[in-house]
Amino acid sequence: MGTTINATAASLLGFLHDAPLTGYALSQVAEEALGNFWSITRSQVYRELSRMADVGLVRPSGEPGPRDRQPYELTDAGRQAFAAWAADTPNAETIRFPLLLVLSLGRHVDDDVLGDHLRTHRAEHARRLAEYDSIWEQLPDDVTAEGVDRWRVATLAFGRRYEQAVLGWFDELPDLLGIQPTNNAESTL
Amino acid sequence: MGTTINATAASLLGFLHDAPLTGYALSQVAEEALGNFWSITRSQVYRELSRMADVGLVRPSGEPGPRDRQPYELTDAGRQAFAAWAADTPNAETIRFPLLLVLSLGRHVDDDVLGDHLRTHRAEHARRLAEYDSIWEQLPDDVTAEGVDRWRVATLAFGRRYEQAVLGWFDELPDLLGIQPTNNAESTL
DNA sequence: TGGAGCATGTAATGAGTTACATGATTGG
DNA sequence: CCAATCATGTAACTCATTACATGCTCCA
Repeated sequence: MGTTINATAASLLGFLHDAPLTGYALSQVAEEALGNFWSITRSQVYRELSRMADVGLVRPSGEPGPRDRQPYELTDAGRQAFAAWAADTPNAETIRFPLLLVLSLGRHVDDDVLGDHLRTHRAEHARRLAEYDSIWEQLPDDVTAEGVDRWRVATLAFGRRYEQAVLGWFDELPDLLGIQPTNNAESTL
Repeated sequence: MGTTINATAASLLGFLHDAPLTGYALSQVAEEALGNFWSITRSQVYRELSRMADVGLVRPSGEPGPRDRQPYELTDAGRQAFAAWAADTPNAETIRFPLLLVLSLGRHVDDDVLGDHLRTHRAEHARRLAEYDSIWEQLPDDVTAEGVDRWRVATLAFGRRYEQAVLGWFDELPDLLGIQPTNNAESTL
């Protein structure tokens, strides 16, 4: 019976397929690979790493560096555990959207307060979309070409769709709520 | 200094604005009001409820029923704590999307396995969108009319935008990944 | 050469999920 | 009236976040 692991641990195993990495490095890779749609903190990384070392899914690789800096590498069991995890159909996503929560309780909240929140959040989402777009534009025209990481492109595409949807929603809100347009639509660009 | 509360507790206070409710009832209201974008389990409800009772944000109201069934009502401090929470600008949403995680590690995952996952998830999202749409269509034409809960409309609108975006993404994936279209697009309807 | 700021890890706390226990209800 | 099912609550566990501690590095 192979060891069962959670998604967080699995992601680490995934990253270790390419090269041995230390905990700190792993947390950076994770951040940059998935940032907004699967965040992992350093604490989690170290916890999962040491658990996995205990059950033999990873093992120390090479010299410890300064501090307790220690690269880990995949074991065969680790590779197997990763494959098993990947084969399992992934759970549905969970979304926790505090703004939506406040909004749904809107009848007990001051209108101005809500308006503020909406403006702030809209701006933030516009920022993110702009960020994704600028990465997108630096991709080669043929996105299926050699040397392009298709998987990164796919997740980036999700990010753009998501942010576009959210912005569209912000902009239809005034109509739905029957209130003044509070969105600073010009800040989209 | 008013007591600081978290979003989960705050949502309960929100629901209690309308009427006293028991823990079980609260968990049902929460589920139906926000389901997919802010889920709360019964365990959380009871925990927050008893914490809040301890610090005087809610208090037992009326007779305990069979079992330990006990309705709670808002206190003034509770009302205040809610308002304070609502006034604070809400945190950014967090999204944990296991499918996206697998996909981003796609280069270490079998193509067929990925294809399966994509198909399964696409179907589920199509189902959800259909569900939202059918609720949407039962709304009166003038959504700002009396008797319509604007706040519910607003969150529902978000749900639709979100699911539309996700489906759009699924359908562009084959192009991006340069693989066979695995999406059963006809199951959209 | 020392101290400001970054790198790296750990510990404490809080939030969320799963599994369980037992009381109520109701159709056969 | 009993067995199946639903209602209601609790406890144990896992996961995630925040706050903290201390080691390194580098340039003024």
